Amino acid sequence: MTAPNVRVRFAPSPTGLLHVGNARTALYNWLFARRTHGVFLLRIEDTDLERSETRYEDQLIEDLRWLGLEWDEGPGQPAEATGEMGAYGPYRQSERLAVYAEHTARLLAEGKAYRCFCTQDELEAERKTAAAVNGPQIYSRRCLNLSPAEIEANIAAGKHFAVRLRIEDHPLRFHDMVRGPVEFAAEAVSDPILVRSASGVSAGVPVYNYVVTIDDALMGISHVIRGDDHISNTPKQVAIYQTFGWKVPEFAHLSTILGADRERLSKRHGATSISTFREMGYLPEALVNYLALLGWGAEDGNTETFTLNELTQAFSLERVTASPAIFDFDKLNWLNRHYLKQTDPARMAALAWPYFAGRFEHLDQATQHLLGPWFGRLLALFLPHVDHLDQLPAKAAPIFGYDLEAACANEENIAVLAADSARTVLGELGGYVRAHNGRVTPDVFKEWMNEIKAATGIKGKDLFHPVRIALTGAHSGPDFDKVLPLIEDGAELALGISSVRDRIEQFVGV
RNA sequence: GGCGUUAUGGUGUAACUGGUUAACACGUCGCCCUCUCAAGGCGAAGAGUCCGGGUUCGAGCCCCGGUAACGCUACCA
Repeated sequence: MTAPNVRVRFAPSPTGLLHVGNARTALYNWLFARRTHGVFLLRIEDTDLERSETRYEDQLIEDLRWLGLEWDEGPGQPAEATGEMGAYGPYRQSERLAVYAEHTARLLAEGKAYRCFCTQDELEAERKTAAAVNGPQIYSRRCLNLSPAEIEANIAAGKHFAVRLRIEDHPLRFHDMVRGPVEFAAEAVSDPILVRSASGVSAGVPVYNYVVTIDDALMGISHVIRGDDHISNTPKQVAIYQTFGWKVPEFAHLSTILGADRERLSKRHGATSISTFREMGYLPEALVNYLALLGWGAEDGNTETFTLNELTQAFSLERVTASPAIFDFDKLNWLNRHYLKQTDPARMAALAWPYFAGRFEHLDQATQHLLGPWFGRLLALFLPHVDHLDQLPAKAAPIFGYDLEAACANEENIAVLAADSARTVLGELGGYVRAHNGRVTPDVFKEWMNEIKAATGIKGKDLFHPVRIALTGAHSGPDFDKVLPLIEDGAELALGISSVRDRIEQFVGV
């Protein structure tokens, strides 16, 4: 597939953390660019000086890179770096104010835009009047035909003015790759404000709808792929393209991502920002895969797992759904487990280590290197039991030791231990342990269990559960064959892990 | 209120230009494996496609009319 002139952009405002909705927009832009051998650029929309923060920009950049979505043009990394990539910069809107001013002057000179001296109160009154008769809220154009003399007089009187675009009276149409042709009546648009009036904090700063359009046009954006909350803004932007005589690009408006209650996904639904998912121990490939599937399906209708590379082959904007999607943590977890299983041990160890560091009394004394293979085995054993990495320490905790009192106080454990058979089994096992020298290997252990079974006739759960509690403090967990050597080897690592022998003796002693 | 967008099992998606019993995945449930919990294997239930009309031999796909949800309706982005 070749479309030589494809240029797309991801244009977030650095006013908060990158959340899954925006990340998905970034992903689709990136995929479309890669698929068509086009250019993907990053532009920072920081015209809201009050809310924009550099730390958010840095975080944004870090998150994008973590996801693997590199951009071809845009700000350098991190934000402080002066070097930008690309010939269409600057890529931060706060650095493009002169460009906007120049365009505004042109519009004013050509009579395509006009100064509006109406105050906020006057406009508010107009809106109320319109609302009273259930009419559309359209600006009255009171300032459209002011004479040059009146304008001068107003300015001389120190009156502040905003700049409005004069909307021509014809329908505003655009094409949306996911929704098809869209049309708005001109009267639905009203004459939009382009530049804020000189009162207030954001004095004379051009508004969003105006600057995106200028930037998209000047940066040669061929396809505007963004959230569908912009769909009603699009006619205004189309009008701006037209008054400048610029080619209107293709649009693709992506549906909203909702929470389980069909409300817009927000913090109260759980994790929503990319950095939070990262901290929780989700793999970027899982997140990317999941996000891709949220609003898009492969052509074969079957494949669910895609690497970023496979996605660039399979992705197409035409197959993106227009309907809103509900974020399903279960499916994300399934994908994360899928990728966790595929991750090679070295990467796994590196990723998992931070979750253990400092979590256990003696673990930080040991280096990861010292633990090496042992740590790897620990991970291999518990990985199938977690959805994301931060659950690992809790799952693996029994290997490091357990709280004897808490274990004995646990209701399910009490039920198990109350049986006569449990006392018998543990008594027998205590005997074997005391008579044994050296480490307890799985073979030795298995022999003991067989002998106890033969001698007492106790088997199955009655046999194993009490032993499991004595060893790990819980009646369930991975196979003894795996757990025993981990404990025994761990006991030799000076981590403060007590051996199988110690555990049983201590437990039986109670 | 105005304008716009959307509508297939609990969830995400499929279903070629209208054509057999609406498919796949997650989740759920059951079975197998097993001392247990996961993992893995096998299987099942779950929608008749928002509602009501219409066109057609035939409609999830086309047309008309509703309803609901969401978005915009800002000198926020």
